[in-house]
Amino acid sequence: MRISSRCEYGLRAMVYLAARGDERPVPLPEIAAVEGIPAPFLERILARLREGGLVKATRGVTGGYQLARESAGIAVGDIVTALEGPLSLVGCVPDEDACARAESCASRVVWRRLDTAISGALNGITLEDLTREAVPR
Amino acid sequence: MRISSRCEYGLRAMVYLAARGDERPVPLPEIAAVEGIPAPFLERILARLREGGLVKATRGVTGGYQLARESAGIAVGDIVTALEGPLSLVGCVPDEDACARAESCASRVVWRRLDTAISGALNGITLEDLTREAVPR
DNA sequence: GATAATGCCGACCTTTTAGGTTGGGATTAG
DNA sequence: CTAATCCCAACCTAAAAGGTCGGCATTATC
Repeated sequence: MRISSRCEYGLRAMVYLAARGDERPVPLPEIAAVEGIPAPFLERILARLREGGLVKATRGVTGGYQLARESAGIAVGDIVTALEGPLSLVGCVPDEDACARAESCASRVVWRRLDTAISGALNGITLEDLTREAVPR
Repeated sequence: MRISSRCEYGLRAMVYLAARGDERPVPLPEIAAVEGIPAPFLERILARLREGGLVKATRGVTGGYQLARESAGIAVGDIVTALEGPLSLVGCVPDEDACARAESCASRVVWRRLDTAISGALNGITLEDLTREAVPR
């Protein structure tokens, strides 16, 4: 149970965009260079984030990426979900019928609780929160 | 970010052992049959749990597995840890120096918070809790 | 002491996922 | 027209997930 690099990179990129402000689009190569992320890989990550409606891109020579809405309206959970799909840990948590031997399944209690804990942690932080905390030390 | 079958099976097996009581060792084939887990796979899972000190095995014809200690003393977190290794989500959370660009890293705040949430959820439930909740419906 | 049920262990296998790379095309400001 | 950008499909490699197989060690029972 580990966070994928995709997620790590994706969050870093989003934080960078949030911190960078919304004046003009930020070109991908800049993000890649500053954050130390392989550019072609980042491209695919940003594609997912765009499909998820979290960033918007403008093409052309002064193009780049911007947050699709204000940073206070983007939770970390949104980012993870956009990158990894629905963040449920085990099939039977969302889908009641996934496991025939539900047998008042004790294990399920665990996964559901874990699910709640994770959602709570990720949906409770927005990009705005993160940029506020990021005071240089 | 998904729970591995190993973990799912492992927890189910442990719950089964806890529910089954400690009178005599429970043979692996029984667990496998009742829980619907491929026996050779379960064998390797139980090996890890034994190495982790969570179950003890007795060999020979009336042999089998038992919990190594009372069910109230085994948290779900112990099981997951025994099966998957330390449950930290991203390298830099336990290891401060893993990421040079710590730059008062905003992302890290997220992962650490997530880490805490997960640990809390998993270490806060013991096998005893689970067997108590498992009333047939 | 043979037998059969069990646990133990190392090697192997197949499929999926992670983590990328490559090459080319479409847009657009200067 | 050019150069910087985003867009996209295809491909690649290594590792992990999820098992399987075969054989050996132990031990209660007949």
